[in-house]
Amino acid sequence: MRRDIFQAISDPTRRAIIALIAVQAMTPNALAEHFDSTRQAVSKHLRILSECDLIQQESKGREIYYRLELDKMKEIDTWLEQFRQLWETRFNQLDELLATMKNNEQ
Amino acid sequence: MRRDIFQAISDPTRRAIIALIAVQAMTPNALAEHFDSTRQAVSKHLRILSECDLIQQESKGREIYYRLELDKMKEIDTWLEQFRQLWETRFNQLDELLATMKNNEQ
DNA sequence: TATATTTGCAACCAAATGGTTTCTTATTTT
DNA sequence: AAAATAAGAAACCATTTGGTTGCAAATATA
Repeated sequence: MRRDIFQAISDPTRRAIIALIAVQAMTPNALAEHFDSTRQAVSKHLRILSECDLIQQESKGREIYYRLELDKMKEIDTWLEQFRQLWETRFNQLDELLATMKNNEQ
Repeated sequence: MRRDIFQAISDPTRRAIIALIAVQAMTPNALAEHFDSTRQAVSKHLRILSECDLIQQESKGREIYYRLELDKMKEIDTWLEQFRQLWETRFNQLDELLATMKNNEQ
């Protein structure tokens, strides 16, 4: 069973869960209120997010609060880095082109 | 059938394809040489990437060159933005804490 | 022109996915 | 102590996924 951060964020419900608990830690029940599906479905999503360390849980009595592991989110950013370099290069090339055109005007 | 950029990058083979054609446009055959699976499997991945506009194709005789649509990649960056703000806020809070500690030393 | 190459498409298949319902355990509340 | 609440686990199910093989169409080469 593949279990990585990219597979984790591929599901829209999981992305919504991530966005919700990014603001503040929440319990499965509280999360489930935001969706049409059952609490169990949300719990399954939480398990998947846990399995790739995107979230951490903290028990408080019979409740379990889930919070986002921001450092793990950075891994997506790290992967994007290689492409960010490319699109910034393109920007630079555009800058150079514009500079050349301006020079030629003179 | 869900077809969005997050689902597209959830597959490791597709991420590898993206990384390859980010450097230079490639044909399905050339791409398939980099993987264990068949050319048809790679073609299916290309179709999925096409369907969410992550790649563009350019015909050259009987060959078809696929190239990455960098602008579309930025959409992932845009989604990450909300969390980047959070982890930068945490950094700022750490900065403030360190500043306060230094002040108290005096 | 006949043959080889490049590609997409359709049919098929096993495994994974996302959901459900049911059940058990642990903790509160009455 | 009894009832209610929160949550995880298991069994089940329809759909999606990622792969395969076989085939047809278009283009290049002999």
